Amino acid sequence: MEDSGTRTEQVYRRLKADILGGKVEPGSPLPFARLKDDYGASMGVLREALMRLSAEGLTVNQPQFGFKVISLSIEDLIDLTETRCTIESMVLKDAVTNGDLDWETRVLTAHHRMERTPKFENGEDSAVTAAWAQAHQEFHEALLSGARSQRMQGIAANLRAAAEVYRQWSIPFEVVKRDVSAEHREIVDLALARKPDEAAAALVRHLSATRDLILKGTQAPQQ
Amino acid sequence: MEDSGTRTEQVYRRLKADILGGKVEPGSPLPFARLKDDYGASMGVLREALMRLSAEGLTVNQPQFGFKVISLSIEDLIDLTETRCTIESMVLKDAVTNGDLDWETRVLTAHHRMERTPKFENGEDSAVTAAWAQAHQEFHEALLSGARSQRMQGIAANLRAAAEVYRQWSIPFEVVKRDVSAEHREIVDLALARKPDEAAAALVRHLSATRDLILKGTQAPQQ
DNA sequence: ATTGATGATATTTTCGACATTGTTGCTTTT
DNA sequence: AAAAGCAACAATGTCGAAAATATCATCAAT
Repeated sequence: MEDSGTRTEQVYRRLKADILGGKVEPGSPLPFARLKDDYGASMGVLREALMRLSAEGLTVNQPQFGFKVISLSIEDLIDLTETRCTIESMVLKDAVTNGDLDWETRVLTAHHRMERTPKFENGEDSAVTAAWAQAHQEFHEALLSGARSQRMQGIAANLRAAAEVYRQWSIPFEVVKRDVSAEHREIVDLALARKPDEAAAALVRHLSATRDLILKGTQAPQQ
Repeated sequence: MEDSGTRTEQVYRRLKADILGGKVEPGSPLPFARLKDDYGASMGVLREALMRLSAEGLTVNQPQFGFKVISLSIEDLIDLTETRCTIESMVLKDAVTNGDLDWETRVLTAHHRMERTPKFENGEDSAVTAAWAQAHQEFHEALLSGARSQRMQGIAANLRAAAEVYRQWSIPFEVVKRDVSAEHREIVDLALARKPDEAAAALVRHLSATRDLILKGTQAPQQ
């Protein structure tokens, strides 16, 4: 893991990873004083990094109140999932229809990589490994990477990042029996078989299943 | 014209106006030294202003290379318009189907407001007034405000902001005969008549017409 | 003469100091 | 006890200097 790029870039990445990794609680404030100590950066770079995260929707900025991590709510989860289903299935159809050979190989390698990455730590019981989360992210990204519209892919990436926060905070409930691997394989197979509608349908099922799992867990409020 | 607000705010507005007004060439770099002289502000102020512009997509920030004005490209315009057509028509259909009475009044008032706002300055010939641009923005926002998905509305707002840059550049060509007012009225009528598909189709025509106008203008590169 | 290294110059990035403003919660006064 | 005022805290705005980095011109070696 190298610390390349400008200081702002480093702080931005660490902060994003911490939010996505569940290190900071959703809705919790991010006071500059604490961040300054934790990340060892000046207010200027922190401000810049936070601004970028806010643009992505991972944090929100209330003027004079500073920044805080996005708050999770059931309504938003439902809205988010529906939006993802709409956008991602649309982009996936495009990718399946127009993706070239490079896309196919990207999908295959990303899938293979994810399959070969251990999902859980040996001693750990609840948290997926950061490596797997990364691979999972890249798999979904690769899936859509064959689509023509760059903007659509960007939108999908942002939505997925927001969904990742939900996923992180619902992990205790993901251990229930669910063959995620099979779901992924189904999507890959249908995509490479060039069946746009069926692949999109499989993706929608995949996303909906995740949502339902989180909703079930949220019945008994965590914390 | 008063210089209200903070220094950053002033610089931000002037810079934005200069970019949108075509005073700086698309793709050209914005070195701090020059900006410092031109706008009489410190680097911190300039940095903050440029950051905000980058968040809006008017400038881009290559690390270690500074900021530059975005380069307009035909491909991006086409991609952007297609994405907008897809997203906005989807959201509009939702709004027309599910919008309540409040939504109807919002649409009507926003439309009326825009109609009553003078589009061009008296003496001026090329630039639409800031007030009209604002009203136009709020009209489109009101149109979609009846939809259920907050996320979708946010995405649509972002896309519209990105398109605004192109729209500003197309102004010299907008003087050609085109009854924008009629297009708007058509959308309003169909929306309030609760005809989702026809309203969406009218919106798509509206967006496409703008794109074609810009494309036509870009054939013979201005200036 | 071309290529590669070296150093001067220019530009960006980062930082800390300080003033200003808005917010919170406590104290004081009626 | 309620309202007004006050004090402490946190975010924001502002500036210029110092550090990091890129660009460019010069010079030496093959």
